[in-house]
Amino acid sequence: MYHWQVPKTASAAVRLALMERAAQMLATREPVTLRALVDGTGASTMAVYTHFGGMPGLWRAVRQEGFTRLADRLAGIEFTRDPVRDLAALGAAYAANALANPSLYRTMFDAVVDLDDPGAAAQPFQLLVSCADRAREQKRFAATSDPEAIATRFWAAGHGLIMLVINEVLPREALPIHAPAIATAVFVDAGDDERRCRRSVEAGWVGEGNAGK
Amino acid sequence: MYHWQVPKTASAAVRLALMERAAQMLATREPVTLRALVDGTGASTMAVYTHFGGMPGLWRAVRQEGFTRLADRLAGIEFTRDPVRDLAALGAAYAANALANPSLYRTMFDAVVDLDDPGAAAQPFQLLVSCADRAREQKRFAATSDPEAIATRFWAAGHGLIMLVINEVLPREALPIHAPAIATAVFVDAGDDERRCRRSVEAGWVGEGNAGK
DNA sequence: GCTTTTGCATAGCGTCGTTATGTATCGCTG
DNA sequence: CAGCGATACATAACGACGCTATGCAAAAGC
Repeated sequence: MYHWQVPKTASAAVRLALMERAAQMLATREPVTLRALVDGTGASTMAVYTHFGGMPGLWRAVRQEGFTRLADRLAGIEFTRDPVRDLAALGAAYAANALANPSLYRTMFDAVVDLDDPGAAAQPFQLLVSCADRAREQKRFAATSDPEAIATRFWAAGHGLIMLVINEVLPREALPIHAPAIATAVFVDAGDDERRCRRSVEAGWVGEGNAGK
Repeated sequence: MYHWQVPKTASAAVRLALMERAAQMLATREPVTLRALVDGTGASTMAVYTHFGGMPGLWRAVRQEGFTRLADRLAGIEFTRDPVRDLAALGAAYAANALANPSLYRTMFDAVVDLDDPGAAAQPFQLLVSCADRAREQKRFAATSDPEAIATRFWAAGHGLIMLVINEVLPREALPIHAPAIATAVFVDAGDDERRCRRSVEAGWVGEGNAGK
C-alpha cells in the first residue's frame, strides 16, 4: 500500500482548508466529489493530488482526523476513583461524538485499517482497557477477568448500537436506553456487583452530556 | 421516494441473472459497475433500467434479497424447549451468514431503511423477540423484562461485533469468543441464571455450525 | 543569481451512471 | 389471423466523475 507523505514545506494551509471543507461537506450530507470540494476553496483539482495523492488519500486523512479528534475528546475526560463510572463516561463521550457527526463516523470505519497512524484508532480502545484494568485491580471486576476482552465487548456493542442508530434502523432514543443497559450487563458479567454497577454506569453516562438524550 | 415496480410479465430471468451476477461480483470483491455487470450476462446496460430503474434500484433489490435469504436461513432453525439456546442459535446463524458474505452484509446495511419489503428486514428481529418472550414466559427471564429490549441489545451487540470483524478491526476468532460472552451477559442481565445461561448459549452457538470457529 | 524543485492552474482522458432513440418482440383485440 | 400498442433491449451519446499530462510561477538550494 502506497502511503502519501505530507509535504514538509510550508503552505499546508491549503491542506487544512481542503480537509475542513471535506468534513463540512460530510456534515451537510453533500456528496463529496473532487470538483465540488475544490470549488468551495477556490483551489484546483491538482491541490488534492499534491496534498493527498488523490481522493483515497483525502479520505484517509479525513478518517485520521476523525480518530485524532475522537482521541482528543476522550483524553479530555477526567478519570475518577470509580473506573466503572469512567468506562461509562468514555462510552457516552464516544457515542456523543459519533452522533454529532454520523457521516464522519461511518467514513472512519469505511477502512479503519488504512490510516497513516493506526495508533490514533487504537488509543480510544486503550483507554477502555486501562479502565477495565483499574476495575480489576480495585476488585470491581473479577481477578480472572480480561480487561481487553471487556473493552472489546463494550466497544463492539456500542459500535453496533451507534451504527444502527446512524443508519436509522433504531431511533436516536435507543442509544441512551440500551447503551447503559448493555454496559451494565457486560460489566456485571465481568464481576461487578449489579446495583453498584448500575449506579456507576448511570453516573458516568449522564456525566458526559448525555442527560435526557 | 420512487419505488420501482417489477414487471408483471414473464422474462424475469434477466432480472434474476443480473441479481445473481451482482451478488457474485460482491462476493468476489469486484467493483460492481453497471457495465461490468451487464458484460457478464451478455445483456446491455438498458436491462438494468427496465428491471431495476437504475443502479440504486439494483442495490435495493440486492439488499432485499440479502434480507430474504437471511430470513429463510433463520426460519430453517428448529426451535427447542430452551429459548435461550434458540436465541444463541439464531445469533450464530446470523453471524455465520454475515461472515459467509461480508460484502453483501455491509451492502444490506448501507440503506436498510430503503427496501421494497421492510418486513423482511424486521423478520429476523421478530424471531429474537419471540424467543425472548418465550424465555420470559418460562421464567428464564424476569417477568418485568422487555423482550424487544433484550432482542435489540443482543442484535446491536452482534451487529457491532460482526461489523468490526468484517472491517478487519477485530480478527475472525473474536466473534466466537465475544459473541457468546456478550449474549450471556445480556441474558443474565435479563434475569437468567448465569450457569444455566452459559450452558444454553454454548449449546445454541455450537449447534449452528460455529464449532471451533 | 542561476538552477532545481515545488505547488498548482488548465485542459483533456477514460469510465462512470444515465438517457434519448430506434427496433424487434410480445400480447391483446377485432 | 391481421393489426397495433406496449414491452424489452441494443446502440450511441451526454454530463460528471477521478485522474493525469503539461506548463508556469514561486520557493529553495548551491
